[in-house]
Amino acid sequence: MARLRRGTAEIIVEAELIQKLQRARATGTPLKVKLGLDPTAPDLHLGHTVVLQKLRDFQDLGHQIIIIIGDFTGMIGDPSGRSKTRPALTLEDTRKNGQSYYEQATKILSPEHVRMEYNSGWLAKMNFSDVIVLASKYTVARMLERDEFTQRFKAGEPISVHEFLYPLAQAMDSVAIEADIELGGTDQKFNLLVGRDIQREYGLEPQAILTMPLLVGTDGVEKMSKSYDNYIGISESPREIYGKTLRIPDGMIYTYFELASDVSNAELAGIKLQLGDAATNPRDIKRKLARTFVTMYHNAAEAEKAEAEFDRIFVDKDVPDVIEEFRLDAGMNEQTIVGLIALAKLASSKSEARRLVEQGGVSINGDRVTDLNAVVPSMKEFILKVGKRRFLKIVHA
RNA sequence: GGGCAGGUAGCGAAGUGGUUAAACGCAUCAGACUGUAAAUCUGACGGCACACGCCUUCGGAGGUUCGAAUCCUUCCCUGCCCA
Repeated sequence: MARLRRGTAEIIVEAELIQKLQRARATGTPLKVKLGLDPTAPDLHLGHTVVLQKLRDFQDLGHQIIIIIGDFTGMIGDPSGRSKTRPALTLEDTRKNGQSYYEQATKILSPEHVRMEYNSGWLAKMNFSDVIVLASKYTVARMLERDEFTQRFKAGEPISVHEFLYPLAQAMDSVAIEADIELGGTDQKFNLLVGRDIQREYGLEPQAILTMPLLVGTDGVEKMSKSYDNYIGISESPREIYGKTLRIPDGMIYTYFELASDVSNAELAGIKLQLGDAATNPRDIKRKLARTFVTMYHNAAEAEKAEAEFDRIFVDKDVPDVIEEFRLDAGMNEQTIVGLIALAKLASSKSEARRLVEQGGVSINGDRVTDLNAVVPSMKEFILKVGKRRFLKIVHA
């Protein structure tokens, strides 16, 4: 139980959870632990791993993990929040993303005792009367209790009727699989609670709920999310994971260790002490964090390599070990450096490339390019550096 | 169905006929500093052009005008109030 409790934001209702666990042990029946995922973004990042690692805890205790891919809801396109209507996904997209999720999730979960379900399996079968019956089981007042709705309502922002259907659809997932426990981020609390109520309405024992804190992104402000571009993806290269980790604000080092790393409780306590000790440079602990992440999603050797490479590029101001090549074929006779930067997609436009040169952000083989009209050197190959960390080896064909 | 208020660049938000590619803030990018941290400072921040400049943009489509984000018509969208 101590293990399950670690890192959680809230357990609803703890007594019920304990009861379920005891019953499972007594009867030898594993509990069904549910996690719902949105099928839109197929790249898992550290934020997702917070909850996945908690699932892993349940898995290690012998329980059944059920991952629900929200393909049905995804196909409709959820305009929730203030974001624009998401593009409706095709069936193939959702399957592909689901499969991709599975592959990534099993970097944390062991593949046994993981079941994946697509919620179109039951939601697509509901007809309009089913929906009415479902909708009749919840009131508008209770819907408006949801913080996000309340805020938007007060702020005079639009709330579409079908947004009320989302929590209900998600609740139906819990009904369909007869979930014993559902995990989610704290932002999911409302939806998870609706799941309990609806399960009860359909004659089931309400699921227990575990919410996990939302991991703040690398900007230190917003929650980690692809749309804020403040994420560290678990499928990213060692170099990216290492570099991004080292760029997080110092104040978040501990939280990242606590929520996203696999260090033991004892280690965690040690880290806390070190961070509070003025004699310790937070950088060193952050380096450890970065190595930990690379090791988790790649391996220890890669972590060492990433660190060495990082030092070479940013501490010694040298060039990376491996640089992507860009072949300059005869067909594309770009004469100016500015043109080349745009052509090689190191900048989104020539204007931007020009700006970068003007601002001293471009160098060739380590020499800063200051002339807007500089031409591409004739040497067989050279290293083009744009900005802080965009390198490209230019090779003449 | 009626009345009112709105829709401006990634976001927020000014601008109500002419130095307005569009103030300001945030975000972003580059440079300095550093631990590629934070904070701070400097600069940039639609596209094309070495540059004079040209082109595209202020919900969509038309129109008035020498000239429109700014005026008119119409359509779409959003919020509030009344029914």
